[in-house]
Amino acid sequence: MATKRGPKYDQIINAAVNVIAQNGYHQAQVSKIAKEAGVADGTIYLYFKNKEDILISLFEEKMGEFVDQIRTKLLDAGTIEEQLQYLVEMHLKQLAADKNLAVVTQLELRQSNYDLRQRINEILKDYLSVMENIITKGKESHVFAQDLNEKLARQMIFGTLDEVTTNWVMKDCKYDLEALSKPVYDMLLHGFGSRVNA
Amino acid sequence: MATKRGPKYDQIINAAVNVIAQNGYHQAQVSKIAKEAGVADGTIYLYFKNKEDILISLFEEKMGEFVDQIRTKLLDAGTIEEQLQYLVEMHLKQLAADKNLAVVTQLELRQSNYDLRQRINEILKDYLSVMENIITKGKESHVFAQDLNEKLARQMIFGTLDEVTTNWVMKDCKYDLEALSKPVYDMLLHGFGSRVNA
Amino acid sequence: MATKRGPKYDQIINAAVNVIAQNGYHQAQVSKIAKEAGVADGTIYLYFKNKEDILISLFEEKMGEFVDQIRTKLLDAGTIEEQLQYLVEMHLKQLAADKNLAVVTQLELRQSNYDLRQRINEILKDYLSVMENIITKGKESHVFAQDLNEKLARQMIFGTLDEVTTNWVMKDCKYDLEALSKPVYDMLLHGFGSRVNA
Amino acid sequence: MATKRGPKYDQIINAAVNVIAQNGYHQAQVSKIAKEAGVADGTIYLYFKNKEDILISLFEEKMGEFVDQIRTKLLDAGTIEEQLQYLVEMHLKQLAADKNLAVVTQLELRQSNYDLRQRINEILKDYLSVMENIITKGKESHVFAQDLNEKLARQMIFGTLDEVTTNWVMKDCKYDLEALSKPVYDMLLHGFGSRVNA
DNA sequence: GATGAATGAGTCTTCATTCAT
DNA sequence: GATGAATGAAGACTCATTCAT
Repeated sequence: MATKRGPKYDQIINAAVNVIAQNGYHQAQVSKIAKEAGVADGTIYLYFKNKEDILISLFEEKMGEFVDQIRTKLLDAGTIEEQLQYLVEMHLKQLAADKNLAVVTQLELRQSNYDLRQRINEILKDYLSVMENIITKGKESHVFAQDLNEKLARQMIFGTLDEVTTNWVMKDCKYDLEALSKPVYDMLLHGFGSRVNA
Repeated sequence: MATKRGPKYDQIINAAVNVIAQNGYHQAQVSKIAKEAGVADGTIYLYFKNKEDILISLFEEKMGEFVDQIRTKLLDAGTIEEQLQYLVEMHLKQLAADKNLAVVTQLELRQSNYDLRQRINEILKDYLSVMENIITKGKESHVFAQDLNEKLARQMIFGTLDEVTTNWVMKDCKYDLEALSKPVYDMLLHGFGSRVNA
Repeated sequence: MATKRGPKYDQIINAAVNVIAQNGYHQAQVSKIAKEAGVADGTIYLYFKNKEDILISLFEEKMGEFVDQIRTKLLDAGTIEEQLQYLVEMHLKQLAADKNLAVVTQLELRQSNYDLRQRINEILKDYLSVMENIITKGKESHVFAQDLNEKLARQMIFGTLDEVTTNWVMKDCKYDLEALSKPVYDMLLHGFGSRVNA
Repeated sequence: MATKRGPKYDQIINAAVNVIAQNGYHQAQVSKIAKEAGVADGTIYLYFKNKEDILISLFEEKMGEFVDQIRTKLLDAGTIEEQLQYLVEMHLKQLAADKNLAVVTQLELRQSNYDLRQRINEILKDYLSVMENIITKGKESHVFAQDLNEKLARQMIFGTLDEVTTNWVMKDCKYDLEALSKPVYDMLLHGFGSRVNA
């Protein structure tokens, strides 16, 4: 049975990220991950229940760090506007910082089957609640529109950040992703409308 | 060789949509599609080069109709605001109208391999250019902000619509997707900001 | 049922030789032969029972002409030595004259299955009997050794001519095959032994 | 990757010989070979790259033993005549000793495609060089005719032995192949000519 | 006689997982 | 705990042949 945690647990997770980023999801065989991690094929199964468990754990681990970083940064934020700005910034900054991970989460892991993606969505919920929290507080403090649909607003934030990052990855990460934080933040806050009187 | 078009061409495409929607991408064997279409396995290969070609053609056909519908509707639109509104409306309306197709485009087809998704992105470009056209004209007519980044704005529109639709599909299409057109349009035009003075 | 003979019978046979020579045995589909012959796939089956029947008929036709040519030439031969010499000459001469046919009989047709090759051997018997006739008469006239094993001698003639021709075909017919008639004839008549006192 | 050699490597090779001999080349499925060898289908691929690799390796292994046996025997040969005699003897003796192998090499393997046969010809070269060596030395020692064409002579030896063996296999190995060594040797050395004064 | 669209049986190979050592 | 050899299920595609027109 999968005895999570151990010296080799992280080795295997990181090996999985590299193998998937370099070979693609469908060419990321367990034996390849084992080799990259420097362990035997069978050893994988001492730490993970099955292949899917590697991928879920990978997402869990990396997403955990991802959200923790953002939460920490948000503690410094005074206003709602700053919170939204920091969230956008941190989202793009962190993915820009680890391109292999970005390739895996934006492209490769989406080739997983329906079940795995359901599990990934479960893990994402923690992150989505951070977004919803900002939205709720934004409405309470009258910074955001009173008729703002919270769920839709959350989908707009996530959908936009996701699409922006995916486009960057598909352009081989050639331009500065982090630099897009400001305009993205502006669009989320003010939309496309003319800001003549803003 | 694939002799596209014929009475059975559409049968096969539609069979593929149903089989994928009901069984999932990885359980959509060619033999299952053939059976659903009421033809022999070999007949598939008189109309399509290989399995991937069925999926690409499926996307091409359906996306073609999709964009045509939107283009037609936009002809009636006077103002830029109406154009944006109609685009959002038609996008959600059309996917709401064919739930099997929505499942296939929002969930199943994304499990395809890198190459197939590249091909799909090529086909999407036509749709994305419709969006960019609205944004450009919106800036020219000073309805949209002059400093609006056109590429990012397009990514925001598409990312938001995509995320909204995907969430709807993952909730088993239980609620009224089309009804979200107005709030989504509002958010795209005005953002989250309070509209006290709007 | 196969209504042998007709204006298109020969067209199809010759198309088969060309298609097999240019594409190889395993790439010589019925539809390709039909196209080369300028007829519809189904038309093939008005003249031949099945694909195997095309190949057998091909061999039958071409082998018939082949043996007739040799028989005619042998009528001019006075001595046994001349008969053996003419047989070797004509064998190599005729295959050298039609390289496509040589490729088909020496290389491609040998990839056929056991049954087809049994049928081909039946057809070959007529040719082999020509050889055996020379050997028998050679022994009767004391030109050949009295203890010569007739069957083995026939196998030596055929095996040698076949190997010589196959080697020539595998070297892309680059050298003059017919020029080898004399040394081959000499070896068959006198063997490898020194001819100091011959 | 094919990790050649191991306890099961030979099992699989020998199973392939039996399966091909008993079922014919085109009915020798990998699963049938695996079953005969007493291993799982997948195990085949731990030892061989693909099906073709089994057949090439089979030929390589068996041909290697074949040539080694002949080379060893030739070491005992004093004269050129003895060398030629031993080569003929060993060739026929070894094929007579393993009828299944004879069926495979004389009949079934020839149904392989062009590429495989090219590979087989490469392996054969080693054997052909043994023959050429005898011929060259035979000319140097004036045992063979000075005007003997070495390449043609080699083709005569191989063509004759091959045809003799194939005829024997096609007659279901019903007679004594080895007993033909002497007359075949005689024909190669002296040809068909009358030996009145020999 | 001629057509050619339709049929459908048949097989090699991969790779996640196990378990004896 | 660690190993890695062995397992075996599963699916896309080809092409000889038919038969309605």
